[in-house]
This record gives sequence, C-alpha cells and structure tokens, in this order.
Amino acid sequence: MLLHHMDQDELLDTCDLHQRTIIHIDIDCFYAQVEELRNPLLRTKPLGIQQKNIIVTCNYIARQFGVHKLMLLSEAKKLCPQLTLVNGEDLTNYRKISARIFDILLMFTPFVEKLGMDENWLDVTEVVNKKLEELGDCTPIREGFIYPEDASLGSCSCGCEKRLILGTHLAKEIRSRLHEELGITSCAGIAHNKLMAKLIGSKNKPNKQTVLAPKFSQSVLSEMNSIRDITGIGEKFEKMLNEIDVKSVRDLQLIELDKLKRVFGYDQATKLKDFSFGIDNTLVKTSGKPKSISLEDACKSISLRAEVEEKFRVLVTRLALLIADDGRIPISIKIILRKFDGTKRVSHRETKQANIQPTIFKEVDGKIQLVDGGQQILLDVVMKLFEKTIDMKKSFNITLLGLAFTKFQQQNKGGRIANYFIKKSDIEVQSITSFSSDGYSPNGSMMDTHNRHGMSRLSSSPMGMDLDAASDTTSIASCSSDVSESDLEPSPKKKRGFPFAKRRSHLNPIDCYDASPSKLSCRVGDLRLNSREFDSVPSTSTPTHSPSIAKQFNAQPITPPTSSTQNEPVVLSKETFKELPLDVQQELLETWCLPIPKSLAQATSTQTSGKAKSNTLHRYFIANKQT
DNA sequence: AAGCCCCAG
DNA sequence: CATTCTGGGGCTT
Repeated sequence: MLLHHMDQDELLDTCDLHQRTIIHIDIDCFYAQVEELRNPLLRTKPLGIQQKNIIVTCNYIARQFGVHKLMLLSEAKKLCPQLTLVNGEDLTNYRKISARIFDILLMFTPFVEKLGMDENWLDVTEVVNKKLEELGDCTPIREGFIYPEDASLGSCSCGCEKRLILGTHLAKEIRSRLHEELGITSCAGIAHNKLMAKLIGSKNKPNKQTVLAPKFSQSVLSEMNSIRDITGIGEKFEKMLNEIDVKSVRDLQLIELDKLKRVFGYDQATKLKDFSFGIDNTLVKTSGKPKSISLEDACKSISLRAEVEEKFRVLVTRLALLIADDGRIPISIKIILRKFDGTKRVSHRETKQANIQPTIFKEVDGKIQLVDGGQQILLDVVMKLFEKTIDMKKSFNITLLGLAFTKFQQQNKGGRIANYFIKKSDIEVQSITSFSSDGYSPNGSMMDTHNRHGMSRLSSSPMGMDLDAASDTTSIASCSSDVSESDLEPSPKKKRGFPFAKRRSHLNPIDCYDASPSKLSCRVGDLRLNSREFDSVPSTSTPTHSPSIAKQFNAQPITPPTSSTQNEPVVLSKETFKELPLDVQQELLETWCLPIPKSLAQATSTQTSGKAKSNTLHRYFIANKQT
C-alpha cells in the first residue's frame, strides 16, 4: 500500500490506485441552513450564526458582504449592518439534523464516516461495482462538474472512469434525497480516495458536485496554496514542516522521505508524503455512536464557587437531555475548564473525570433519564471534581466550563474485535446483521433501488442535466416550509417491540425514515460475501501490477499482534477473516496491516510491531520548551 | 485509565 | 493571533 517509493510513472500506471469510489458530502453553511429551515423568512436575508462574540458561520447572502466564518461580531456588523443574527450556542437542532443526514446516507451504503456535523464520506465501491455489472457496454454520461474543467475521465487503464461516472450519479441522487427529505443543499466530491473526494468537492460551491479525473490528483495538490489545505496538517504540523523548509505542498512532494521521517516518524512521514501526491489509502471508517457526549460554555470570567455551581447545574440538565436520545447509560463524567492565563498563547484546558453509578439513571420508554435526585448527585460529583481541580483557597478566574460523558455501559471494554469473539452483542455488528433477519429486509436489494432511479435516469432524463440549477427552483420552498420545529423532534411513531428500538434511530428502518421501509436496503449476505477490503487492495482473484504487495496480503495468515490484554492470541485464517462483518475486518486491517513498513515486510516476522511510536510531536515540544 | 495535546468542522 | 462548541485520536503517565 505504500507507493511513494515507486517511480512516478510506475505509480501512475498502477491501476489499483483508483479501485475505490468515494463520495464526500459537505452540507452548505450547515448551521445557517438549519436556521433557515426553522425560519424560512431568514432565507432572503444576510444571516449570521452567533456564538458569544463571533460569527461561526453565515449564509451565502452574508458572504457577499464579506462576512465569513469565525469573524468577530463587531467586524461583521461593520461590513453588513443589516446582518440578521441567530444564536447558535445550543447545538441541539444541529445535532438532530446532522443525525437525519447520516440516516439518509446510510440508505446508500453502510460505509459512512462522519466528520463534524456536516461532512460525511461514503465508500460506494460496492454499490458502483454492482451497478457496473448491470451496465454492460453502455457508457454513461457524468453528472455535475469535473476537475479539471476540460478533462475527461476516459484514459485510465484501470476502468475507474465508469466507476467514477456512476459515482456522480449516486452523488446526485444522494444530494437530491437530502434536499427532498430535509430541504438542505450540499456539495459532493467524487474521487478514488477520501483525501481527493474532500478536496475536489470544494472546487464548485455551493450546491454543486465535482468529480476528479484521477490522473490529475497530483496537480490538484501541487496547485494548492497552503499545506494547511491537506487534512491533518494543522498549526503545529505546519510549523514543524516549515522548520525543515517545507512551505508548500510542492515542497512536501519534493522533500526526501528520510528527512521527513526524522521529524515525524515513519507512519506520519509516509502519510504526509502520500497525501502530497494525492495518495490516500485510509479507509472510510464507519461511524457509530459517539465515544463521548459533551457540552461546554465559554464565559468572560467566573470567580465564585456559586457561579460555577449554577453553570454546572444548567450543563447537567442539558447533558441529561442529550443522553436521553442516545440510549446508553453513562458511567463516567468529566469536567472541562479553562482558567484565565495571560501567559499562555493557546487556551489551555484542564479536565478531571470520575466514574458515576449507573443506578442514577433509569430507562423510561427506551429513553435514559436521571432518577429523582440523580441530578443533584451528578452535580455533587461535578463540584467535587471542580474542587479537586481548583484550589479554592486562592482566587480563580474561569473562562470556560464543560461537561462530558466519556464512557458508557453498552460500550465495549476490549473494543469491537474482542467483543465480537467474546459474545456477538456489539451494537454495530448487530446493526448490520440484523437488517436482513428481522423481517424488515426489502424485496429489492440496494442495487434495485438504485436501478429504479439511477438507471431510468440514464435512459430517460436529459444527460448531464445539472441538479444544481434545478434544485434552486424546485423544492426548496416546499421543503423548507414543511420542516417545522416539530419535524426536528425524533419521529413520534416509535414502534414498540422492534428488537433494537433502544438504539440510535438510524438503526431502525421504521424510525429513521419517513418514507416506506422498503427503501431501506442492506443485505448482510451481500456484505459478507463482498470483501471490500480485499477488493480495495490487490488480491489473488484480481491480477495486479504490484505483485509484491499482493503477496503481502495473500500469503500470510492474518495474525493479530500479541496483546497484553488478551489471554490467548487469536489466529485467523483468511477464510475466517472474510466471514467477519466488514467493519470488524476493516478495524483488523487498520490495526495490523496498514501501513506495512518496508522493513517488516521483508523480515520473516509476521508482527507489525503495533504502533511505530511517533512521539515526535511530543519530543518537539519538550525540546522547544527547553530553548 | 486519567489527563494532556493536536486535529477537524 | 485565537475566538465557539463540539468530537476523535494519540501520547505519556
């Protein structure tokens, strides 16, 4: 999978680079759209979403005045005195719409990875490949924009062309669905990996979609202004890169890998180098329930215990509302606080957590609630934590208070893999295996659904017709006026007796979607037989241009690293491996196989030495502290 | 596991 | 410069 050491020609010729089809969906100015749904009158006005003293996002009308994300309120008002403001400090509604978006995306593939409230990646490789089989010789015409503008997808020998074109159809359908069901507009990027899908999706905004001609990945990257545009490179990484004279993506492409390794360690250096060429082997990681649920409130200055307690009381109440929907019982709580500190440039947070008794929660109609007096117990725990963090004898000055539930009863201690072997009780595993066995399985498969829409469009609708133009005029009005506040609430028609009713709504085909359950389509049989991971890397059944890599994947029995937490090492045959649910397969591959260090591939050992400890960042800061 | 840091939108 | 309100992941202890 590590391809940077190959010649560039060889790299470009290597067909397996484009085997996947990934769609990145990005909701246009998400918070602003949600507020416009709640109050359609806002749609014609410049709108800013305010949190404390800043505009965190704004609609496109406001952007015409020069208002932009994270702008100071005072500055925005200067640029646009008539700016309408909506307070967006409470994220409840955004969370709800975000969950509904996620639910809709899940109808297209189970492989959906959420990034923040408003972005998702979908791995639609399987969907597209099935569609491809039925397509025969016919060459479809793409939807939306292509990058570069005058490029064609036509000349790649790996056959990615048709896959990506089908990807554009799927992307259009996904965006149409989001618009029909929720009244929101979005952008999509279609490419052969996550990095490129995200980057290319932002080329045409808003409410548009763009597909990348894969052979132009490199030039997309080299044309970028800042290395910060590469996901994963933030302020600190940029600084570290600057110190070894890497100022642009082009520099990153050109720097010796060894030099990069010295600063970042093997894993990070390899990834950075790959990214600079548009190579991204990371998998779309299916998002499940959140690992933590948190709330925080920034404030000017709090220096009295009573004030702290009052703030925490409000937060506890709000947090209780959040976990009601989640369905899991929290067993650990964490406080987060920020002290005023003139000496530090970056805001420094302190946290302290404690376990809580699950008995302070009860379940009512599938909802988790605090028992009587539970709120006070929780608040007492929180205040104890606070007093452990802050020396009450001295004066203090708090500028942020936060609370988080960090552990949950239903969450697995040993991770999903361990749990799968111990007892098949894992939520996410079950969620997949349950779809076809509960009587909710649709008559048609996912492909049938897509064919009804996708294929008929191929034959009957005007080719290349742009959704972007159409959607502005068609259903926005009807949708936005339909979505009232009550629509933001969870679906009222909760079905009793559904085996997994307690779980997140998207796991329940009845609850998660207003339309008929037959639209939901996900067959376990298909999922299990199609080993996406083995398809996405060279496999025995597929001839490959990089046999050495294929050998690594097929010759070796899959052996987990010896774990100190497990009594017996588990050895899997490849056959057994393929029987596992895909998300488990994915996690296993991520854990053991990706990336495979060159040295280890050559060695006789089957171990991948766990993590190659890239503590360079930490060392860097320790070193800098001393200077 | 707890606590800190960095990253993302 | 960070600034808001989150959520994920990695590292050291």
